[in-house]
Amino acid sequence: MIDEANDTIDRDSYEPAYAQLVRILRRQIATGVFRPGDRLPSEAQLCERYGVSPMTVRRVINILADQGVVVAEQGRGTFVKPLELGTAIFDLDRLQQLFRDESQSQVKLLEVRIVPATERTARKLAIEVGERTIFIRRLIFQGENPMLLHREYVLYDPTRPIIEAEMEVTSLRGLFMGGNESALKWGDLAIDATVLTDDEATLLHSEVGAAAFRLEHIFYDFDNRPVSWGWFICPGDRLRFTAKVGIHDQETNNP
Amino acid sequence: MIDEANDTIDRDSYEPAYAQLVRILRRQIATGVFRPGDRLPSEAQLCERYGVSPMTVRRVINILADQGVVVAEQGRGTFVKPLELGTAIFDLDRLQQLFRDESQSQVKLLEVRIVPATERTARKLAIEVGERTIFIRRLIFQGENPMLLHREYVLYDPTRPIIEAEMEVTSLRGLFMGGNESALKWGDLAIDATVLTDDEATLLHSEVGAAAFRLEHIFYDFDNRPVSWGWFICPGDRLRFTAKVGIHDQETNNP
DNA sequence: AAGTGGTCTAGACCACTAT
DNA sequence: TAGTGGTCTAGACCACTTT
Repeated sequence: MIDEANDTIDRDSYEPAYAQLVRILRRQIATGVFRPGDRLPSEAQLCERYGVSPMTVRRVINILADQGVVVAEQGRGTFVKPLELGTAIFDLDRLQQLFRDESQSQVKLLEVRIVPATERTARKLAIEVGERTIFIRRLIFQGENPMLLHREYVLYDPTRPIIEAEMEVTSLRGLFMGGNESALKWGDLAIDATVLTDDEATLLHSEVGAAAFRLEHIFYDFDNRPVSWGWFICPGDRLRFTAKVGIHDQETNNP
Repeated sequence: MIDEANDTIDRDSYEPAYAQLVRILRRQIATGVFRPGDRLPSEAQLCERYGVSPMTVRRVINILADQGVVVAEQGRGTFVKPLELGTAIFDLDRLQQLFRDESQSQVKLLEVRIVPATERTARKLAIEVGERTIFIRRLIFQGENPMLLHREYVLYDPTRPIIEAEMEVTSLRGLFMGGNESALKWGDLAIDATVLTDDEATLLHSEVGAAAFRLEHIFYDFDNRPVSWGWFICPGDRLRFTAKVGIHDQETNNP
């Protein structure tokens, strides 16, 4: 099982020593040399075995711990973690693709109004009931086909006359792609399952009662104030969220 | 804006220097001292400014880069990244809760059969059409209420007579919680939106046509062979996937 | 007391980018 | 050429756990 070529660090390689050791240990775990619950060799032993300094071994252990492959316990040792499904990193690529380049996608503005906040809107945007918000309804196309229906309530701030820009396509793109001028800092996302209503089905060229995703979002500014609450509706047959859990042999560490 | 207490490293604190510096820089980015696209001070400058060694600064930068807050470019500098939605870490807590302790949840076995693989099953499990698989149908309760309907095709391996154990409740729990004896290494997940069929609605005490999640899974063993393909059906009003994107002030780095 | 992980230093050398 | 990030060393000291 132990292969010299796959079990030593090649100092002439372009691959850094720490990355090689990460790969070696991950492989040993993946192939069952170390099973979940097993204790890894101590850091001192790894130093000697692979001929690297303590700092390098520590870095390797930290990377493996960050990846959720092992867990280090002070004074006891480093142990292989079992597969857990507590969290999963989901890919939003297909969603992001819609906003990547203008040629692939188009945004059609359906409605823009200034409306007083209802109780629900006020709660989501942390404002008073009756305060002014900008309600926007958009339809996002991929090529010829409508993909997403977007409803959004944006904080109406008379001191910042950004209303015009906010309604533009570029605003939505900036939301998803980021940008140097973006004032958005972070956001909450939630995925619900729902079915299309009458008007949603008409706009999206689908059928009433068809399965759909509801992707709710709240975005916050640098002062932690919510600036935008809304949700996307997407027919279930046009979108899918995928994730990988556990240990894969792929993926590097520091992109 | 610059506050001495929040801008220096306290060597007497229990919080390690690197963690303090991560917090300081994140705060400066979050409050807009450094905006997306801005270049951070060079590592040498940070060393002098905060009185730490190069290795410590490098560690801090690596952590921020791993968190997606900055991106380091060799020879150019370290730059603040804009908010992106490329990936989002979704919480599967509520799903995992179902399998955490026996008192909260129960599993009722509805059906167990040995069936030859159809074309679709064969493709998913990387076997030949007609090979034997174990088809399992389960209903998972939270307290008194049915929460999930599970359909699963498990590889039938006559050399490993694990069939009995595979059907047990503990098998499902081991799947989600991991365990020292688990042979599972990793898995693919996918979330679809769907609507309940007739029998699904009956079993789940819901209504036909109600919105629902379909959580498909494939689990693999240490030899990268798929051992289980199946999916959970959950009414949309009983489950929700949430995530945070961008920079939050919370969360530590090395749990 | 011995062994473990956790943090940190004060440099070194290299590769890359800008000027 | 100067400045940047990227890697790595060979230790040090500390906190914690086990024996």
